[in-house]
Amino acid sequence: MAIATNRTRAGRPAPEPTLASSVLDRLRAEIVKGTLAPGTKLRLEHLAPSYGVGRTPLREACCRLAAEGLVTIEDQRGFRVAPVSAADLQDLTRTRQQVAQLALRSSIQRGNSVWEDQVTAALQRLVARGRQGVTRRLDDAWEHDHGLFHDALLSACDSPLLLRFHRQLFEQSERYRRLATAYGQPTRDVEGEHQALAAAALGRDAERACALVVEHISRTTDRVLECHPGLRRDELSTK
Amino acid sequence: MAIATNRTRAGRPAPEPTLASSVLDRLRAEIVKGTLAPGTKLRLEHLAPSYGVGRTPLREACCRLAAEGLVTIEDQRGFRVAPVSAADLQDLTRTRQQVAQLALRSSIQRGNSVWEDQVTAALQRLVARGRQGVTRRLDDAWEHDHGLFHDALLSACDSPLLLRFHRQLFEQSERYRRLATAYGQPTRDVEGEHQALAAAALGRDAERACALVVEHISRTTDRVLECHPGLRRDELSTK
DNA sequence: CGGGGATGTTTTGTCGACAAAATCATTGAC
DNA sequence: GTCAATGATTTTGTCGACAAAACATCCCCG
Repeated sequence: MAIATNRTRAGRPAPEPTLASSVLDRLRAEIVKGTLAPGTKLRLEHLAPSYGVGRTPLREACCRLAAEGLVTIEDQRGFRVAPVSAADLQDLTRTRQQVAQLALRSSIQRGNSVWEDQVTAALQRLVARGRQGVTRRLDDAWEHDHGLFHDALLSACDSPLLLRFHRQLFEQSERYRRLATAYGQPTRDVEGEHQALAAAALGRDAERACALVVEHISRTTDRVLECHPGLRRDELSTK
Repeated sequence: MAIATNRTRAGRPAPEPTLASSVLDRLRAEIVKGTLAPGTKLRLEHLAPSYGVGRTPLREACCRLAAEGLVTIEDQRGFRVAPVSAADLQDLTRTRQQVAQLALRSSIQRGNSVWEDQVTAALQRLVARGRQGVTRRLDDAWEHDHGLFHDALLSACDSPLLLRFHRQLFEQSERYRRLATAYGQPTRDVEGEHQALAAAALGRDAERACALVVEHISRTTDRVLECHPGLRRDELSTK
């Protein structure tokens, strides 16, 4: 039941990852995490040494990230971290709400007992992580478990395409989320929202579950806009 | 109102495309068109000469196509054209139906008179193209206009993300569509379907328009499965 | 006759180097 | 003082070459 990141043909000895693939993951993580700020120019010659690789694998990683939407390409002018803007955040929010609903409905309808266990387990981990202090330095781990929880919720959905889209949207959203948590108060009652969401899903109440995710996503976005009123003027996207 | 393929910053002199970008378009076209059959191994050393470029731009193009879903990567084992399968076609069909509905609703709601003109113009071109013989060799042009028509229908949707997803799904579907048209009878009454669809959209009857696209997409899929019963056994995906 | 391993060939991934393009700084003219 | 043109510098895109990995072949042994 490995994560479907690497499509390995069954029976193959699982080829070791190429340099480009590993740097791809690292790059994506740094962009999502915010270490590489939105709009930053990705000068390969400068990045290559810091990653300990040549420019070729980096270039490959950037290309893939461009198709994922986390990086923009401008011919003859290289790559840069995709900018953020209020319009983009709004689009992201609505699209994610819609895609998440579709996937969630499917997952709730098809989920079996294994799925239920995965959901409850993921929820357990998440609240456990929440308890042990919301120190800033733990955000990475929390965000990780947060992603796993949402993945678990949708894991019974049988549409790889929907799941792929959802993952992309989730990652792009995480970029904005980080902008809020970097500032903000400990948080609102995310715990409660997650628990209610899981309960509705496990209770096979698709309508309620959908309503809850939609609101969950909306609240997160509101929180982001609250912490960054400047986003309304696209000030972060310029430089 | 140019196609949003190249995100050019306003005021820039529009940089000339890089080799990788142009080969990307050619490659995508050939994959969609079927010239490069599903599952084909993409041996860069062999392809590079035929495209008149080195392996580097080709590799870049393959990476981007991989993130788009038209190509698969296996570390240390190179690229190959994404395989086709009944499961994939089914997923594609359902997901496209859902995404198309969302985008169409938005477009119908927001469309102004410019949008109406675009839709009717695209429809005109499409039927005109249909009249001048359905010779096999004209499929390229027809498919092109077909795509433009569907784009026009959705062009008033204000969600770039939804549109991007839709375009990806549409392109992937086109691959299957070609499998059918390569064989099949001239076709069913696609003309009529398109006209009814446009009429419903222009009449702002979102419900009816959605129902029509859903059926339109379903019919196309049925036709494909009809021409290729082998798809049910995934025989095309192997080699 | 079939399976396992050694060997040679093809293909892939990566690097360093080069040319063209963009960027930046300076200068000079209006 | 603003702007355009010029030149120096950085950065990008592309190529060819090299090492490692995968793949195919053949041979040997059971």
